[in-house]
Amino acid sequence: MTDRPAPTPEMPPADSPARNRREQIHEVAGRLFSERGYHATSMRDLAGQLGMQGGSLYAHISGKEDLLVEIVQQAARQFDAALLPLRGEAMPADQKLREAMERHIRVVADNMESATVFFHEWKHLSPAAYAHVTSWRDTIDAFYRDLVAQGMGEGLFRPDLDVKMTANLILSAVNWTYTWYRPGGPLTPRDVAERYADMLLVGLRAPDPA
Amino acid sequence: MTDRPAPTPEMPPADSPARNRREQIHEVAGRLFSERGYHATSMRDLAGQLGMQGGSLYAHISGKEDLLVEIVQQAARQFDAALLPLRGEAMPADQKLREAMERHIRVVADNMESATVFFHEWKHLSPAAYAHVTSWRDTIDAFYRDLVAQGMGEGLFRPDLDVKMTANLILSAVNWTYTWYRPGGPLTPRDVAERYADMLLVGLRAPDPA
DNA sequence: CCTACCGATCGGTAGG
DNA sequence: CCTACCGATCGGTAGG
Repeated sequence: MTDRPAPTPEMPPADSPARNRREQIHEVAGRLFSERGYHATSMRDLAGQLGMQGGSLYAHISGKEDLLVEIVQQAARQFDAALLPLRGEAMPADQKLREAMERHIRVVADNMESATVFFHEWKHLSPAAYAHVTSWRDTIDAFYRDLVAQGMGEGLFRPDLDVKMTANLILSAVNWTYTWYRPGGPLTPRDVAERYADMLLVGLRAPDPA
Repeated sequence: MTDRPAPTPEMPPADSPARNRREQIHEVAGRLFSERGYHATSMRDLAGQLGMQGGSLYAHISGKEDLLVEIVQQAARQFDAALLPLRGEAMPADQKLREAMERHIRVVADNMESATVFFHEWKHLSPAAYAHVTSWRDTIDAFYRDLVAQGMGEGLFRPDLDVKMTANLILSAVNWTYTWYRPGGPLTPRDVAERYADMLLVGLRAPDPA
C-alpha cells in the first residue's frame, strides 16, 4: 500500500518527467472517461486537455484500452487495499461492518472518477481484463458474505438473514454512493458510513413502545 | 398506463408494420446500448441485427440520439407509472415502503436493458433531455423522502432518521438491482423487495435477548 | 513531442 | 428498404 512502488523496467522512477506525464495522462483520462464515457472520449480530446497532439500520447502509453484497464485495475487495487486487511481482524461483526463500509465509501469518495469508470465501463474490457475484474468482484462479494456469516455465527446478527441478499444490500449502499456523493460537500465518508450502518444494523422502524 | 396509446400523426397506428418495425428498432437498440454502451454501438451494428442496411434505419427513426432519448424516457415513464400513484394512497409508511420497493424493483427487473441504459447513459444526453431526466430524478427522490417523512410523522419510523440519507439508502437498494438481478433466476422482484424491506425496517442486528 | 499521414469506420443523406 | 456516397473523425504509426 505504498504510494510509490519500487521502479521497474516498465515503470520509470517516481520523480522522472516520464512518470509524471504518464500519471497526468491517466488522471485526465479518468476524468474524461467518467464524464463522457470511454468510447465517447477520443485520444485527441485527451491529448488536447494535456496541450499536446493526439499522436504524441503514444510516446507515453501503449493504447487507449490500456488506459482503461489501468484505471479500472487501480480502482480494484484500492478497494482491495482498503477491505481485505479487515478479513483477519478480530472484531465484532457489527463493528467490522461499520469499518468496512467506511473504508469502502472512502475509496469511492476519494476516487469518484475512477469509481465511475469502474462501474460503467468494466463490462467493455477485453476478455482477459474482464475476467480479472469479475474474479475481483467475487472476492469483494465473498468479503461481505463472510462478514455477514460471521455476525450470524456470533449471534450479533439476526439468525434468519439471507447471507447473499444481505451482502447485496450492503454493497448497494456503499457502491451507489458514486452516483450522489459530493467530495467537497458537508458529509464525510465517515458520516455517510455511520448513518448507513446505523440504519442497516438497527432498522428504520421505531422501537416498540410496549 | 395503457400499453397502446391513441395514434397521433407522429405515431403510426398500433398494428401497422411501421410501428412494429419502430418497436423492433427500439428493442434491439436497448439491448445493444445496454451491452456495449451507446457510443460503442454503431447504427450499422443495429441495422445488422435487424437484417437491414445502415441507411435504411432512417426510414423509421430520425437519428441515433433520439433512440437514446426515447429509451431513457420510456424507462422514466415506467418508474413514474409504478411509483407516483402511491403518493395519494392512504397506507402505513412501512407498508408503503414495501410496496414502493417492490414496484421499483419490478420496473428494473422487467426492463433490465433500458434500466442499464438509463443509469449509464443519461449523463450523455443533449442538454434538453438531460434537464428533463434530472427533474424526473428529483421527483423520485422527493417521493422517497416524503415517504420517510410520513413514516416519521406517523411514529412508525425512528424519529432520529436523516430523511435525505434514508431515501438515499432505499434508492441504493432498489436501483443497484440493475447490476445483479437475473430475470430468469430463483428470485422474483417481490422476493427481493420483501427481504430488502425486512432488513431495512427491522435491521440486521439480533434482538436484545434481555 | 510534432507533422503528416494511414485505413477504417462513423452518423447520416440522396435518389431510387 | 437498398446502393452509393458524403464529410468527419476515429485509433494509431512513421519519421523526424
